[in-house]
Amino acid sequence: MVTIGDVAKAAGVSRSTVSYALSGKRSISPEVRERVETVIRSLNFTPNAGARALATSQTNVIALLAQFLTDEFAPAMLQYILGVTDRARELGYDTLMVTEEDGVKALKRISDSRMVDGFVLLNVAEHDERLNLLRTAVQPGALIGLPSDPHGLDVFDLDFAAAGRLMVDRLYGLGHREMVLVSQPQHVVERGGAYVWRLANAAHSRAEELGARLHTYFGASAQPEIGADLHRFLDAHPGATGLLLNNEAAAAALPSVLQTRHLRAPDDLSVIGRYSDDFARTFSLPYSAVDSAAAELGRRAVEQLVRHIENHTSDHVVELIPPVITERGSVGAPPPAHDLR
Amino acid sequence: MVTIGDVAKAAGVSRSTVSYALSGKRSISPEVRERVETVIRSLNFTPNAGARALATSQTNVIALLAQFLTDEFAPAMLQYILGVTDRARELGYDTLMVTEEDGVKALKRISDSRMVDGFVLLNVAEHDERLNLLRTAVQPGALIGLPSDPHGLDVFDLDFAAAGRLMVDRLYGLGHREMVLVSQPQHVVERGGAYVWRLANAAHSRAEELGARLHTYFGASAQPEIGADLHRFLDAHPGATGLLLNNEAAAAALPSVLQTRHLRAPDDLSVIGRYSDDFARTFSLPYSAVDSAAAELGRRAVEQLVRHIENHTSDHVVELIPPVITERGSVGAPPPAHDLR
DNA sequence: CTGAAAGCGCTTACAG
DNA sequence: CTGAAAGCGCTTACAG
Repeated sequence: MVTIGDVAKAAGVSRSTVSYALSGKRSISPEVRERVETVIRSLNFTPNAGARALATSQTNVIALLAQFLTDEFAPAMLQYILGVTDRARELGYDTLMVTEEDGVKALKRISDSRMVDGFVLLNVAEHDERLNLLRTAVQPGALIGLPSDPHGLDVFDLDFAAAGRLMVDRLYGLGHREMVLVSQPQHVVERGGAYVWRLANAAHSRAEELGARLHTYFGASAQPEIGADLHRFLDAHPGATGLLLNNEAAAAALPSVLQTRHLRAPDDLSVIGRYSDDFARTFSLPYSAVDSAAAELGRRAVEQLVRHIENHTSDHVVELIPPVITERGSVGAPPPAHDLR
Repeated sequence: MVTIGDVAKAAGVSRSTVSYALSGKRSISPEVRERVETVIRSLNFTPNAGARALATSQTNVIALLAQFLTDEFAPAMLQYILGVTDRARELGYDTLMVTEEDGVKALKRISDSRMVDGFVLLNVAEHDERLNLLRTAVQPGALIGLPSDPHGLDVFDLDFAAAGRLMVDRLYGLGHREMVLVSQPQHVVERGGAYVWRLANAAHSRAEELGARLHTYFGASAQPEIGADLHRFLDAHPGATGLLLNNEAAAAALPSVLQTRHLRAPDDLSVIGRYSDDFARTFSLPYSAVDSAAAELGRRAVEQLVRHIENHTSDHVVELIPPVITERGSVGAPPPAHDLR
């Protein structure tokens, strides 16, 4: 391989000069710089990453810890991942993708061996075992997902509570007084998926404040079970004119459920979901929805992480992205029979 | 940080002894080994990855180059990725996930800087620009996807030609004599997605051999366009009793298309697709299909790559996985009106 | 503006 | 069975 020594020899300068020409950390005479750069190009020299990491204690790599839980909707993960890898690259970092089952073990191994400059954690649970380890690690960490105790870490998440309120407000404002909310399955909550109840609780409180009725349910996270669930929930509340979905599988199953029931949105039922625009596009889902902002969350997490790595800050942030509804025309006034009574 | 020197000092031995205790590359007296291991544990020593890479020219990292093309069905990618990352970890390797637009540039940067020991390429096109570079790289490379010239590289792919024949054979054997094949969009082919015509051509030849009629079409790769496409294709061939799908979006759209047309599979129309079991599960697709074997291909690519990295072989392989149909009960005899004539 | 040298934390021939 | 030392390819104070 061609080393910095080869470049130095060919350019007739010292290795330090080549190094400084590369980094720009001290001034170099134009002629020498020109000569060095020419040689670098002609020899196709690229610094050895391991050597550089050893000398600088910087790897220019971040780790992305993602867990693929069988009951989570996997395709939704891809947007977060792409948000992270793409933004990291723009900022000069490569991404080590870690999908090990045992996140604690993986974190320890990678942190201790100094393979990366920082961590982005996906799928953060309310009481996440990885967090204590991450707090003691020498590398900074950014989370996508709000844990109960975020101290010492940077946290990015959708403001699920605000999302719940927004969904209720949107339908209430159009005249809906009875609604059904379908959440992720209960075991997602039990595993620490706090976003489920953050949205549900806030939606419930807001409905109460407004004097509207909101029936909340856990639905399955896969087809065809979720289809049967949806039928059951709708059967149970014939007076409900609004449907709120915090469950990707439910959104994907809804078109055929509505078709079977001969219902159209928004004429017969107003529907509002919570999923990514990309998900909507892939499955051509016709429902207005609070955007998950997956790629955006991935990007912000990386940006903050890099800020820490490069010492532009030592403060920690908890950023909850305000919910935004992407309108797709599935919400409207309730049908006349159910009009404001 | 705790270094090998700290361990050596605490154990009262030389650094080389600690190193050898770690690697097992030379025999150590039981007492010394015991002592060293105790210290390693108590000091929580993990070797510095950069230093080790510099000394050994081995990083224990592989790169996974994935391109997320907007017209490709992104969720299908995840299975390949997980197959790669999980198997790599089992074999002692971490995975650098590279999603850069410019695959050639990324490959060059990562190869030249010696960040990884090998490459796995996803989305390999027929005439893939990355391949020449990969052939000259010092690190070995394994491809998922068959290019026109695989020399000097390891290739893993589904045997799409055999898949095409198998799909036709399966329906022909049940009595179908007129079928429709819906492929990915034409621009996927133009970009070098050879699997599209490999399946289509083989299916076509086999149909011809058998004296059956096969109408082949390119369909959109997104909803709702693909739904309209499907209606169009079915309208054009009222006598067709079998439908072959080499297009994930088409499979996802088909249930509602059939519902609209009041058709049931297999009673009115036999349907056979080509997609992953995971995809089928996620969307509860009720159609028998040739499994994409995504995770399996990812695993095999990694295994062969590691074999090269660790010098267990210098031979190159082209492995085309034989197609296997996962039966889901969507194929049967043609309806009476269309029976063997 | 530039060079010689030390040092990053490992591994591995070399020597005993 | 074990240790002292060289070397991997960089960066960066130190000196001029």
